Amino acid sequence: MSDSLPAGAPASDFIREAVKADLASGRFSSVRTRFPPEPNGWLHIGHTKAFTIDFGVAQDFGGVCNLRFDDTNPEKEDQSYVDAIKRDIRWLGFEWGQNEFYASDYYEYLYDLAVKLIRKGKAYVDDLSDEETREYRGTAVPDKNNITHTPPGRNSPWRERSVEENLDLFARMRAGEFADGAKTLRAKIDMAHPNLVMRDPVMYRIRREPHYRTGDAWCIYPMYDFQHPLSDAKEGITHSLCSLEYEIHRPLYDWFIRECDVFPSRQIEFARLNITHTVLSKRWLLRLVKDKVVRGWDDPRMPTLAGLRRRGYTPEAVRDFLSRIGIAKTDSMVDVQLLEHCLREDLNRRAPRVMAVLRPLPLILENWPEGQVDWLDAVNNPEDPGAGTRKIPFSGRLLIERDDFMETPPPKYFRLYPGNSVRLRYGFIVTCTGFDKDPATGQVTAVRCTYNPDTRGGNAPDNSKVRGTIHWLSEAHAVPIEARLYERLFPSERPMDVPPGVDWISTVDPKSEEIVPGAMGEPALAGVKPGDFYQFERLGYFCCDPDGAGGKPVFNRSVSLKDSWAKIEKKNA
RNA sequence: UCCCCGGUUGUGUAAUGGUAGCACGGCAGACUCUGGAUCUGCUUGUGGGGGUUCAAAUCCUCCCUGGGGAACCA
Repeated sequence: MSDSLPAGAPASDFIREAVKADLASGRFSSVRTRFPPEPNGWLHIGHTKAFTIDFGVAQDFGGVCNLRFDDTNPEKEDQSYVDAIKRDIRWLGFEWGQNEFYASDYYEYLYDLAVKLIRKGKAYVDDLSDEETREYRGTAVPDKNNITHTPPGRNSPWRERSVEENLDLFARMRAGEFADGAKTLRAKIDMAHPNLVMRDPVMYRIRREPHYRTGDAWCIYPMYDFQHPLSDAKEGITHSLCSLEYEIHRPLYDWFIRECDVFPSRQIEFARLNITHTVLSKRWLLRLVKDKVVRGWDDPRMPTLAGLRRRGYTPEAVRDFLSRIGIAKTDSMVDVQLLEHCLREDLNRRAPRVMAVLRPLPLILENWPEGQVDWLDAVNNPEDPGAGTRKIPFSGRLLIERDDFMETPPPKYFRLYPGNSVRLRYGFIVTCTGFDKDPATGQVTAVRCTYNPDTRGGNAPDNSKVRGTIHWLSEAHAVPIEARLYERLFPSERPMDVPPGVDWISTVDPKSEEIVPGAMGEPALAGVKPGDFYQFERLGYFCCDPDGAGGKPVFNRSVSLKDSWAKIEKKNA
């Protein structure tokens, strides 16, 4: 790779420091990393941090990153997850080429290494049940004063079986001679070890469960602690980057590599990503889906990549976010506003502008020539002159946002109210002369204005200061759309911290999705395709949802514009 | 309780014995045909005590505090 770090280049985080040092010391001569998802769920934004580090570190040092499916638990895994995971990684912009691997392809290799350990007297077949195993390990128990003690573990009565017997038993485990759970293969390390994961960890268990790739070929499956370091070694992974929770497993990782005498991969741990107002755990996300709190795994409010994509997040925005949050070992909670900022920044640069009215209120121009339509120029993107202009129709009967008119305005309100003038964006300056009201409901049904013919295009003649500019549509030309306004799923900054007795799912904001069926848009929106994104002027960024395909277009609000009026309103309240 | 790892401003992250910086958020202002964007300024920070040193966020030590581990899951 051409963009590898020059020898003297500064590393930008502690992992790259370590990699650089390993290269300098000769511990490794090149870099190979891996991203090892288990195909048992959809990728979420927390995973993007992990695989951006995995792929990014490899890339920075001219190395390679393998994609390896860590599929050693047949009960949970499925091909559909494999496909979804690959799709999502590619969406973010990473490619692994030929380097796609499966831990399930290593079963024979792993079996051989297990045999090797048995021969060395470093592994044995144990007959303890799972419950007994736990108890023998010395699990912590509170005493009568409620002080917890961690007793040393006790050796299993089967710990001293002969090598021959272990070899025979292990072969028969594989052959299917024993019931599920009847026996395990365990590493023989130290039942008194202060680190509980070192107390003779289980290497293999018996489970008659068809695997999505190996079918019924195996009834014994390797455990993570045994399988992972050896899979890394098989692929020549130099730096096995993972989250902090595996830190305590590192001595075991190193033990298996040493005892099996294989390639000395190095594990380095970093803090996983947490985001405010969000949950990032497969279990919690699954429940949101199962309880139908959301539309599915790809609901625009979900932090899954599929959800973010449907919401209108761009890969560029997500990658920018990732580059800003940094990498460290401190448990952190990143403000969701940083993510939103990154999206706004990207879309501000790229999204075509268009006018749409969420809650239309008719505006009648009393002095507009009957039946006349004027086609005006509108800028497609003020941030990008190359985006050009378009023609938009203007007429005597318009639609404006209901919020942009008030019968009796509060202080600092400078949109439309009787006697006040506003600019209709790219249109004319208009002055409110009155309004119609439904006597029965008291609701305003139309606003009446006169327009100033000298202000065509929105240009104010000298000295005529107009504070407000509002968006509008020509009623006869407007196309109906559906808008879906999204807010954070959880009002609480830390949804997982709920008081005892409270079910976290009850804290979901029922108004996190608001459907606005009667919205209207300018003619350009008639031909949109799912995935198209726009800025609706003054409202926010919207992305066309697949739901509207073929019929009335549906737009998801990806993120609103910063709204300083909302702030003023809040202050007044 | 034991074992492991952390604690830099509201949040995240730099500073690798030598000026505590950057970003987001928040606040104030400027500007503006999106109350957008942009720009400017401000924003109570090295958890605490001792020690080493000319000099400590950084090294040592004790304490405080947060997270993780104790699955035949990964």
